[in-house]
Amino acid sequence: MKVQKYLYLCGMEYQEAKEKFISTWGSLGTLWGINKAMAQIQALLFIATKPLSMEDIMEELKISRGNASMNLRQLMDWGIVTKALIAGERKEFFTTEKDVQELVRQIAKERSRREIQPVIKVLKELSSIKEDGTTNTKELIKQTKALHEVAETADTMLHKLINREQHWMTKSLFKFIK
Amino acid sequence: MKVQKYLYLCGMEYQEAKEKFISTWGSLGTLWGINKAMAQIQALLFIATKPLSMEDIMEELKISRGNASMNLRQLMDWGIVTKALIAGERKEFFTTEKDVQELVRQIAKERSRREIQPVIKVLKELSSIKEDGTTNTKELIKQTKALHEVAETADTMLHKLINREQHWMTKSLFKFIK
DNA sequence: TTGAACTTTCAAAAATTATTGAAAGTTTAT
DNA sequence: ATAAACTTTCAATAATTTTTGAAAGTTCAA
Repeated sequence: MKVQKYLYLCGMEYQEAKEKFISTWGSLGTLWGINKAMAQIQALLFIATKPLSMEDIMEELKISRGNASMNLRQLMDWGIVTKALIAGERKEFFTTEKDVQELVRQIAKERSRREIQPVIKVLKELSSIKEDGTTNTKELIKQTKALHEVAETADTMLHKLINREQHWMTKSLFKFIK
Repeated sequence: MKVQKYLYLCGMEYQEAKEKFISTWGSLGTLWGINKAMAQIQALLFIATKPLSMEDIMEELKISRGNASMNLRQLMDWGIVTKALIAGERKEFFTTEKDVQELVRQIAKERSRREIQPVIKVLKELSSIKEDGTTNTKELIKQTKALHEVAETADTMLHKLINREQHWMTKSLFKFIK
Protein backbone atom coordinates (compact mmCIF):
# COMPACT_ATOMS: atom_id res chain seq x y z
CA MET A 1 0.00 0.00 0.00
CA LYS A 2 2.73 2.39 0.99
CA VAL A 3 4.63 1.27 -2.07
CA GLN A 4 1.67 1.88 -4.34
CA LYS A 5 1.20 5.38 -3.01
CA TYR A 6 4.88 6.05 -3.59
CA LEU A 7 4.68 4.73 -7.10
CA TYR A 8 1.71 6.90 -7.79
CA LEU A 9 3.32 10.05 -6.49
CA CYS A 10 6.79 9.74 -7.96
CA GLY A 11 6.33 7.43 -10.91
CA MET A 12 7.91 4.03 -11.05
CA GLU A 13 10.11 5.09 -13.87
CA TYR A 14 12.16 7.59 -11.92
CA GLN A 15 12.97 5.31 -9.01
CA GLU A 16 13.87 2.46 -11.29
CA ALA A 17 16.05 4.59 -13.52
CA LYS A 18 17.79 6.14 -10.53
CA GLU A 19 18.62 2.75 -9.07
CA LYS A 20 19.88 1.51 -12.39
CA PHE A 21 22.02 4.59 -12.81
CA ILE A 22 23.57 4.22 -9.37
CA SER A 23 24.21 0.52 -9.61
CA THR A 24 25.71 0.79 -13.08
CA TRP A 25 28.06 3.51 -11.92
CA GLY A 26 28.93 1.35 -8.92
CA SER A 27 29.95 -1.67 -10.94
CA LEU A 28 31.78 0.46 -13.44
CA GLY A 29 33.78 1.89 -10.55
CA THR A 30 34.71 -1.58 -9.37
CA LEU A 31 36.01 -2.37 -12.83
CA TRP A 32 38.30 0.65 -12.61
CA GLY A 33 39.66 -0.01 -9.16
CA ILE A 34 37.32 2.37 -7.39
CA ASN A 35 35.22 0.81 -4.71
CA LYS A 36 31.52 0.32 -5.08
CA ALA A 37 30.37 2.57 -2.27
CA MET A 38 32.57 5.41 -3.44
CA ALA A 39 31.25 5.21 -6.98
CA GLN A 40 27.65 4.92 -5.83
CA ILE A 41 27.91 7.92 -3.54
CA GLN A 42 29.25 9.95 -6.42
CA ALA A 43 26.45 8.73 -8.69
CA LEU A 44 23.83 9.60 -6.10
CA LEU A 45 25.18 13.11 -5.70
CA PHE A 46 25.52 13.47 -9.44
CA ILE A 47 21.79 13.16 -10.01
CA ALA A 48 20.65 14.79 -6.77
CA THR A 49 18.92 18.14 -7.09
CA LYS A 50 20.30 19.45 -3.82
CA PRO A 51 23.20 18.74 -1.47
CA LEU A 52 22.77 15.56 0.57
CA SER A 53 23.66 14.90 4.20
CA MET A 54 25.50 11.83 5.38
CA GLU A 55 22.19 10.52 6.73
CA ASP A 56 20.60 10.90 3.30
CA ILE A 57 23.42 8.99 1.68
CA MET A 58 23.43 6.22 4.30
CA GLU A 59 19.71 5.75 3.90
CA GLU A 60 19.60 5.82 0.10
CA LEU A 61 22.48 3.42 -0.37
CA LYS A 62 21.95 1.39 2.80
CA ILE A 63 25.49 1.74 4.00
CA SER A 64 26.91 2.39 7.46
CA ARG A 65 27.97 5.72 8.85
CA GLY A 66 31.63 4.76 8.86
CA ASN A 67 31.53 3.62 5.28
CA ALA A 68 29.82 6.82 4.16
CA SER A 69 32.28 8.95 6.06
CA MET A 70 35.39 7.22 4.70
CA ASN A 71 34.23 7.17 1.11
CA LEU A 72 33.08 10.78 1.18
CA ARG A 73 36.51 11.69 2.41
CA GLN A 74 38.12 9.82 -0.47
CA LEU A 75 35.84 11.53 -2.96
CA MET A 76 36.90 14.85 -1.47
CA ASP A 77 40.56 13.81 -1.78
CA TRP A 78 39.90 13.15 -5.45
CA GLY A 79 38.50 16.66 -5.63
CA ILE A 80 35.15 15.63 -7.07
CA VAL A 81 32.97 16.03 -3.99
CA THR A 82 32.81 19.10 -1.79
CA LYS A 83 31.10 20.06 1.42
CA ALA A 84 28.22 22.45 0.96
CA LEU A 85 27.35 24.45 4.03
CA ILE A 86 23.65 25.09 4.35
CA ALA A 87 22.54 28.08 6.40
CA GLY A 88 20.86 27.13 9.64
CA GLU A 89 21.95 23.50 9.45
CA ARG A 90 24.35 21.91 11.83
CA LYS A 91 24.91 18.89 9.60
CA GLU A 92 27.32 18.80 6.71
CA PHE A 93 25.99 18.44 3.19
CA PHE A 94 27.78 17.21 0.13
CA THR A 95 27.70 17.87 -3.60
CA THR A 96 29.67 16.55 -6.51
CA GLU A 97 30.98 18.37 -9.54
CA LYS A 98 27.95 18.56 -11.82
CA ASP A 99 29.69 19.48 -15.05
CA VAL A 100 30.73 16.27 -16.76
CA GLN A 101 33.62 17.91 -18.60
CA GLU A 102 34.99 19.25 -15.37
CA LEU A 103 34.46 15.89 -13.68
CA VAL A 104 36.39 14.12 -16.42
CA ARG A 105 39.19 16.63 -16.13
CA GLN A 106 39.42 16.25 -12.39
CA ILE A 107 39.54 12.47 -12.66
CA ALA A 108 42.14 12.65 -15.44
CA LYS A 109 44.26 14.92 -13.28
CA GLU A 110 44.18 12.59 -10.32
CA ARG A 111 44.81 9.48 -12.36
CA SER A 112 47.81 11.10 -13.95
CA ARG A 113 49.17 12.08 -10.58
CA ARG A 114 48.49 8.80 -8.83
CA GLU A 115 49.10 6.28 -11.58
CA ILE A 116 50.94 7.49 -14.64
CA GLN A 117 53.53 9.64 -12.95
CA PRO A 118 54.73 6.91 -10.56
CA VAL A 119 55.12 4.55 -13.51
CA ILE A 120 57.12 7.14 -15.42
CA LYS A 121 59.33 7.53 -12.39
CA VAL A 122 60.08 3.81 -12.21
CA LEU A 123 60.72 3.58 -15.94
CA LYS A 124 63.15 6.45 -15.61
CA GLU A 125 64.94 4.67 -12.75
CA LEU A 126 65.19 1.53 -14.84
CA SER A 127 66.90 3.44 -17.61
CA SER A 128 70.03 3.46 -15.45
CA ILE A 129 70.43 -0.29 -15.89
CA LYS A 130 73.97 -1.38 -16.67
CA GLU A 131 74.32 -2.24 -20.36
CA ASP A 132 76.25 -5.49 -20.21
CA GLY A 133 75.81 -6.46 -23.83
CA THR A 134 73.57 -9.48 -23.23
CA THR A 135 70.46 -9.96 -25.33
CA ASN A 136 68.29 -9.95 -22.23
CA THR A 137 69.60 -6.64 -21.06
CA LYS A 138 69.24 -5.14 -24.51
CA GLU A 139 65.62 -6.26 -24.70
CA LEU A 140 64.84 -4.90 -21.23
CA ILE A 141 66.36 -1.55 -22.14
CA LYS A 142 64.54 -1.42 -25.45
CA GLN A 143 61.13 -2.26 -24.02
CA THR A 144 61.59 0.04 -21.05
CA LYS A 145 62.35 2.90 -23.41
CA ALA A 146 59.36 2.13 -25.61
CA LEU A 147 57.02 2.11 -22.63
CA HIS A 148 58.55 5.24 -21.23
CA GLU A 149 57.83 7.02 -24.46
CA VAL A 150 54.21 5.89 -24.52
CA ALA A 151 53.67 6.80 -20.88
CA GLU A 152 55.07 10.28 -21.47
CA THR A 153 52.83 10.74 -24.49
CA ALA A 154 49.76 9.61 -22.60
CA ASP A 155 50.59 11.91 -19.72
CA THR A 156 51.12 14.86 -22.02
CA MET A 157 47.80 14.18 -23.68
CA LEU A 158 46.03 14.04 -20.36
CA HIS A 159 47.59 17.31 -19.33
CA LYS A 160 46.47 19.00 -22.49
CA LEU A 161 43.01 17.78 -21.68
CA ILE A 162 43.26 18.89 -18.07
CA ASN A 163 44.39 22.41 -18.87
CA ARG A 164 41.88 23.25 -21.58
CA GLU A 165 38.97 25.55 -21.11
CA GLN A 166 35.59 23.92 -20.56
CA HIS A 167 34.37 22.31 -23.75
CA TRP A 168 37.64 21.55 -25.43
CA MET A 169 37.25 17.85 -25.45
CA THR A 170 33.90 17.59 -27.19
CA LYS A 171 34.45 20.53 -29.50
CA SER A 172 38.03 20.69 -30.76
CA LEU A 173 39.17 17.15 -30.38
CA PHE A 174 35.99 15.69 -31.73
CA LYS A 175 36.37 17.88 -34.77
CA PHE A 176 40.02 16.90 -35.18
CA ILE A 177 39.41 13.20 -35.16
CA LYS A 178 36.58 13.69 -37.64
CA MET B 1 77.75 -19.65 -3.78
CA LYS B 2 75.29 -20.45 -6.50
CA VAL B 3 73.89 -16.95 -6.13
CA GLN B 4 77.30 -15.36 -6.45
CA LYS B 5 78.07 -17.29 -9.59
CA TYR B 6 74.74 -16.14 -11.02
CA LEU B 7 75.45 -12.57 -10.12
CA TYR B 8 78.81 -12.77 -11.75
CA LEU B 9 77.51 -14.20 -14.98
CA CYS B 10 74.44 -12.08 -15.48
CA GLY B 11 75.17 -8.90 -13.59
CA MET B 12 73.17 -7.80 -10.60
CA GLU B 13 71.75 -4.89 -12.46
CA TYR B 14 69.75 -6.93 -14.92
CA GLN B 15 68.09 -9.19 -12.39
CA GLU B 16 67.20 -6.26 -10.16
CA ALA B 17 65.82 -4.20 -13.02
CA LYS B 18 63.82 -7.11 -14.32
CA GLU B 19 62.22 -7.73 -10.93
CA LYS B 20 61.42 -4.08 -10.53
CA PHE B 21 59.89 -3.94 -13.97
CA ILE B 22 57.69 -6.96 -13.32
CA SER B 23 56.55 -5.90 -9.88
CA THR B 24 55.78 -2.35 -11.01
CA TRP B 25 53.71 -3.65 -13.88
CA GLY B 26 51.97 -5.99 -11.45
CA SER B 27 50.91 -3.30 -9.04
CA LEU B 28 49.88 -1.02 -11.87
CA GLY B 29 47.63 -3.79 -13.10
CA THR B 30 46.02 -4.13 -9.69
CA LEU B 31 45.26 -0.44 -9.72
CA TRP B 32 43.44 -0.90 -13.00
CA GLY B 33 41.41 -3.91 -12.00
CA ILE B 34 43.68 -6.45 -13.66
CA ASN B 35 45.01 -9.07 -11.33
CA LYS B 36 48.62 -9.15 -10.26
CA ALA B 37 49.56 -12.49 -11.77
CA MET B 38 48.05 -11.58 -15.11
CA ALA B 39 49.94 -8.30 -15.29
CA GLN B 40 53.18 -9.91 -14.16
CA ILE B 41 52.96 -12.69 -16.72
CA GLN B 42 52.50 -10.08 -19.43
CA ALA B 43 55.45 -8.08 -18.10
CA LEU B 44 57.65 -11.16 -18.04
CA LEU B 45 56.79 -12.03 -21.62
CA PHE B 46 57.22 -8.43 -22.66
CA ILE B 47 60.90 -8.39 -21.77
CA ALA B 48 61.65 -12.01 -22.61
CA THR B 49 63.90 -12.64 -25.59
CA LYS B 50 62.14 -15.86 -26.54
CA PRO B 51 58.78 -17.55 -25.99
CA LEU B 52 58.34 -18.97 -22.49
CA SER B 53 56.72 -22.19 -21.40
CA MET B 54 54.26 -22.44 -18.55
CA GLU B 55 57.01 -23.99 -16.44
CA ASP B 56 59.25 -21.00 -17.09
CA ILE B 57 56.52 -18.63 -16.04
CA MET B 58 55.61 -20.60 -12.93
CA GLU B 59 59.21 -20.69 -11.86
CA GLU B 60 60.05 -17.05 -12.56
CA LEU B 61 56.96 -15.67 -10.84
CA LYS B 62 56.60 -18.40 -8.23
CA ILE B 63 53.00 -19.10 -9.00
CA SER B 64 51.08 -22.37 -9.29
CA ARG B 65 50.29 -24.21 -12.48
CA GLY B 66 46.58 -23.47 -12.20
CA ASN B 67 47.18 -19.80 -11.70
CA ALA B 68 49.52 -19.61 -14.67
CA SER B 69 47.09 -21.50 -16.87
CA MET B 70 44.08 -19.37 -15.99
CA ASN B 71 45.86 -16.06 -16.35
CA LEU B 72 47.49 -17.02 -19.63
CA ARG B 73 44.07 -17.87 -20.93
CA GLN B 74 42.76 -14.46 -19.88
CA LEU B 75 45.69 -12.74 -21.56
CA MET B 76 44.89 -14.67 -24.71
CA ASP B 77 41.24 -13.60 -24.42
CA TRP B 78 42.47 -10.01 -24.28
CA GLY B 79 44.39 -10.75 -27.44
CA ILE B 80 47.75 -9.67 -26.08
CA VAL B 81 49.36 -13.07 -25.57
CA THR B 82 49.55 -15.83 -28.13
CA LYS B 83 50.77 -19.40 -28.22
CA ALA B 84 53.99 -19.88 -30.10
CA LEU B 85 54.57 -23.37 -31.33
CA ILE B 86 58.18 -24.36 -31.26
CA ALA B 87 59.32 -27.11 -33.57
CA GLY B 88 60.20 -30.33 -31.84
CA GLU B 89 58.67 -29.25 -28.52
CA ARG B 90 55.63 -30.88 -27.04
CA LYS B 91 55.10 -28.02 -24.58
CA GLU B 92 53.26 -24.84 -25.41
CA PHE B 93 55.17 -21.59 -25.43
CA PHE B 94 53.81 -18.08 -25.06
CA THR B 95 54.68 -14.64 -26.35
CA THR B 96 53.11 -11.24 -25.89
CA GLU B 97 52.67 -8.46 -28.40
CA LYS B 98 56.06 -6.75 -28.41
CA ASP B 99 55.12 -3.54 -30.16
CA VAL B 100 53.92 -1.08 -27.54
CA GLN B 101 51.72 0.81 -29.97
CA GLU B 102 49.98 -2.37 -30.97
CA LEU B 103 49.69 -3.42 -27.34
CA VAL B 104 48.06 -0.12 -26.43
CA ARG B 105 45.65 -0.46 -29.32
CA GLN B 106 44.68 -3.96 -28.36
CA ILE B 107 44.05 -2.93 -24.76
CA ALA B 108 42.08 0.11 -25.88
CA LYS B 109 39.95 -2.09 -28.08
CA GLU B 110 39.14 -4.52 -25.30
CA ARG B 111 38.44 -1.83 -22.75
CA SER B 112 36.06 -0.15 -25.14
CA ARG B 113 34.25 -3.38 -25.76
CA ARG B 114 34.12 -4.52 -22.16
CA GLU B 115 33.66 -1.28 -20.32
CA ILE B 116 32.59 1.71 -22.36
CA GLN B 117 30.10 0.01 -24.62
CA PRO B 118 28.08 -1.59 -21.81
CA VAL B 119 27.87 1.79 -20.08
CA ILE B 120 26.67 3.43 -23.28
CA LYS B 121 24.05 0.75 -23.55
CA VAL B 122 22.72 1.41 -20.06
CA LEU B 123 22.73 5.16 -20.58
CA LYS B 124 20.75 4.64 -23.75
CA GLU B 125 18.23 2.49 -21.89
CA LEU B 126 17.89 5.16 -19.24
CA SER B 127 17.04 7.73 -21.87
CA SER B 128 13.62 6.11 -22.10
CA ILE B 129 12.73 7.33 -18.61
CA LYS B 130 9.25 8.83 -18.35
CA GLU B 131 9.47 12.64 -18.20
CA ASP B 132 7.06 13.42 -15.38
CA GLY B 133 7.98 17.06 -14.95
CA THR B 134 9.60 16.72 -11.51
CA THR B 135 12.93 18.37 -10.84
CA ASN B 136 14.46 15.03 -9.92
CA THR B 137 13.49 13.44 -13.19
CA LYS B 138 14.70 16.45 -15.14
CA GLU B 139 18.06 16.29 -13.42
CA LEU B 140 18.40 12.56 -14.02
CA ILE B 141 17.60 13.02 -17.69
CA LYS B 142 19.99 15.92 -18.03
CA GLN B 143 22.90 14.19 -16.36
CA THR B 144 22.29 10.94 -18.16
CA LYS B 145 22.40 12.79 -21.48
CA ALA B 146 25.59 14.61 -20.55
CA LEU B 147 27.31 11.37 -19.60
CA HIS B 148 26.05 9.64 -22.68
CA GLU B 149 27.61 12.30 -24.82
CA VAL B 150 30.97 12.05 -23.07
CA ALA B 151 30.97 8.27 -23.25
CA GLU B 152 30.25 8.37 -26.98
CA THR B 153 33.04 10.87 -27.52
CA ALA B 154 35.50 8.79 -25.53
CA ASP B 155 34.53 5.68 -27.42
CA THR B 156 34.89 7.42 -30.77
CA MET B 157 38.32 8.67 -29.76
CA LEU B 158 39.40 5.19 -28.75
CA HIS B 159 38.19 3.78 -32.03
CA LYS B 160 40.12 6.34 -34.00
CA LEU B 161 43.15 5.28 -32.02
CA ILE B 162 42.41 1.61 -32.56
CA ASN B 163 41.99 1.85 -36.31
CA ARG B 164 45.02 3.96 -37.13
CA GLU B 165 48.13 2.59 -38.70
CA GLN B 166 51.05 1.81 -36.45
CA HIS B 167 52.63 5.03 -35.24
CA TRP B 168 49.67 7.33 -35.39
CA MET B 169 49.50 7.99 -31.70
CA THR B 170 53.04 9.17 -31.14
CA LYS B 171 53.40 10.91 -34.48
CA SER B 172 50.21 12.68 -35.50
CA LEU B 173 48.48 13.20 -32.22
CA PHE B 174 51.62 14.22 -30.44
CA LYS B 175 52.20 16.83 -33.13
CA PHE B 176 48.60 18.03 -32.92
CA ILE B 177 48.62 18.61 -29.20
CA LYS B 178 51.96 20.40 -29.55
C1' DT C 1 44.90 -48.43 -27.69
C1' DT C 2 48.10 -47.15 -24.30
C1' DG C 3 50.57 -44.17 -21.49
C1' DA C 4 53.58 -40.30 -21.01
C1' DA C 5 53.56 -35.37 -21.35
C1' DC C 6 51.14 -31.81 -21.03
C1' DT C 7 46.95 -28.47 -19.92
C1' DT C 8 42.62 -27.27 -17.83
C1' DT C 9 39.29 -27.18 -14.26
C1' DC C 10 37.49 -26.30 -9.89
C1' DA C 11 36.63 -26.86 -4.86
C1' DA C 12 38.99 -25.49 -0.94
C1' DA C 13 42.24 -22.29 1.40
C1' DA C 14 44.55 -18.00 1.65
C1' DA C 15 44.90 -13.28 0.88
C1' DT C 16 42.99 -9.05 0.20
C1' DT C 17 39.54 -5.54 0.44
C1' DA C 18 35.24 -3.50 2.05
C1' DT C 19 31.98 -2.75 5.69
C1' DT C 20 30.22 -2.25 10.20
C1' DG C 21 29.36 -0.09 14.56
C1' DA C 22 30.61 1.76 18.64
C1' DA C 23 34.02 4.55 21.06
C1' DA C 24 36.62 8.64 20.59
C1' DG C 25 36.89 13.10 18.67
C1' DT C 26 35.08 17.64 17.22
C1' DT C 27 32.19 21.59 16.93
C1' DT C 28 28.77 24.76 18.35
C1' DA C 29 25.04 26.89 21.07
C1' DT C 30 24.06 28.21 25.46
C1' DA D 1 32.41 24.68 30.80
C1' DT D 2 28.80 21.63 29.33
C1' DA D 3 26.16 18.85 26.54
C1' DA D 4 23.93 17.92 22.30
C1' DA D 5 24.74 17.13 17.52
C1' DC D 6 27.55 15.68 14.56
C1' DT D 7 31.91 13.30 12.29
C1' DT D 8 35.93 10.37 12.32
C1' DT D 9 38.55 6.43 13.47
C1' DC D 10 39.61 1.73 13.76
C1' DA D 11 39.46 -3.10 15.40
C1' DA D 12 36.57 -6.76 14.31
C1' DT D 13 33.86 -9.07 10.83
C1' DA D 14 32.11 -9.99 6.33
C1' DA D 15 32.51 -10.25 1.46
C1' DT D 16 35.14 -10.79 -2.42
C1' DT D 17 38.99 -12.12 -5.09
C1' DT D 18 43.04 -14.73 -5.89
C1' DT D 19 45.73 -18.76 -5.52
C1' DT D 20 46.64 -23.47 -4.93
C1' DG D 21 47.02 -28.32 -6.05
C1' DA D 22 45.34 -32.40 -7.37
C1' DA D 23 41.98 -34.77 -10.27
C1' DA D 24 40.16 -34.80 -14.78
C1' DG D 25 40.95 -33.84 -19.49
C1' DT D 26 43.64 -33.71 -23.81
C1' DT D 27 47.04 -34.82 -27.22
C1' DC D 28 50.31 -37.44 -29.46
C1' DA D 29 53.95 -40.90 -30.38
C1' DA D 30 54.61 -45.53 -30.62
